[in-house]
Amino acid sequence: MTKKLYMLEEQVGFMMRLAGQRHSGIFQAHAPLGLTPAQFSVLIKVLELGECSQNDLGRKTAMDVATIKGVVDRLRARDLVYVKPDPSDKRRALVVPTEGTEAIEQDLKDAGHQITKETLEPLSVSEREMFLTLLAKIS
Amino acid sequence: MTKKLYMLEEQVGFMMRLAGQRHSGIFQAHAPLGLTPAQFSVLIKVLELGECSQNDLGRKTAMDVATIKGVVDRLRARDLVYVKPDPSDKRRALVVPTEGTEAIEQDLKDAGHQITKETLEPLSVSEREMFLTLLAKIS
DNA sequence: ACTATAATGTTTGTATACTAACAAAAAACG
DNA sequence: CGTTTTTTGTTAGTATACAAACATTATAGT
Repeated sequence: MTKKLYMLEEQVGFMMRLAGQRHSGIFQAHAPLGLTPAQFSVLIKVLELGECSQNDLGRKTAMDVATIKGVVDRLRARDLVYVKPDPSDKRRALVVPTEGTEAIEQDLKDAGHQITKETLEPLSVSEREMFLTLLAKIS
Repeated sequence: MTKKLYMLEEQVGFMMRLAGQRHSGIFQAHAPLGLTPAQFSVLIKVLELGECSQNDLGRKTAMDVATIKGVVDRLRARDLVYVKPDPSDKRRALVVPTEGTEAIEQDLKDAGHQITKETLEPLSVSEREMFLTLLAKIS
């Protein structure tokens, strides 16, 4: 039996990192206000949900508690969200989108669609569907 | 015409991040010495190439110059690689695997195969092939 | 040979991403 | 009612990841 080789370039993890790098470049080229993917996700979510707690936002965007804190802090520093106390829970602070954020909601979503479209550009329509299906399975 | 919705959970970037998180968990469960994916990649590459410059290593593992520097520094601190001057180029320092690293080469590769296998476990054999093919296309 | 350009490695700064440990408050439960 | 467990949000520490600016050294082109 021949010895099994290990080709770094053929491993899923490595390839996913490469695809992520390409996507990241596309993202940067289209994201309004120079938003990062994490910041973008949080804004989209808070626009969708309205007021919600920081940790809740973290769960919905698949971010760690420590990670979401930094993201929300930076969004607050840029006046894209603000925070107000939750009357029914003294621990919580509700995260709310600002008017400025609500004003660019459509821009954000348009950019998001464009980013996804460009990322999947190398694939045919049926390949895109297949790719997303398989990607969902390994998530 | 109906308004086009934006579903964060259906965007490629978001889904790739989720898949990356799952893969990361699998990686941590199997990587020898608690190596990170970046450190693992660099060790595999330097074992494959033998002596090579830091920047070269970065290109081969798809890492930024600033990123590869940190990774190599940490590998040096852990005695997994060492560095020696390049006689033909005073700018360069050649990165070389230590004996300890050479001793665990097969362990590293076995772990790598296991990590890839487990990550792709939810897919059938033909789906795995298809997924990797599509992933390569969007890299 | 000289000069413009490129490559190597470093440093600084910002932004994820996650672990671990912690305090305060709420919820669950006997 | 009181205790145990959870939940929420912080803080500290480590490790990518990349942009930008820099000094040193090579290389290319004239």
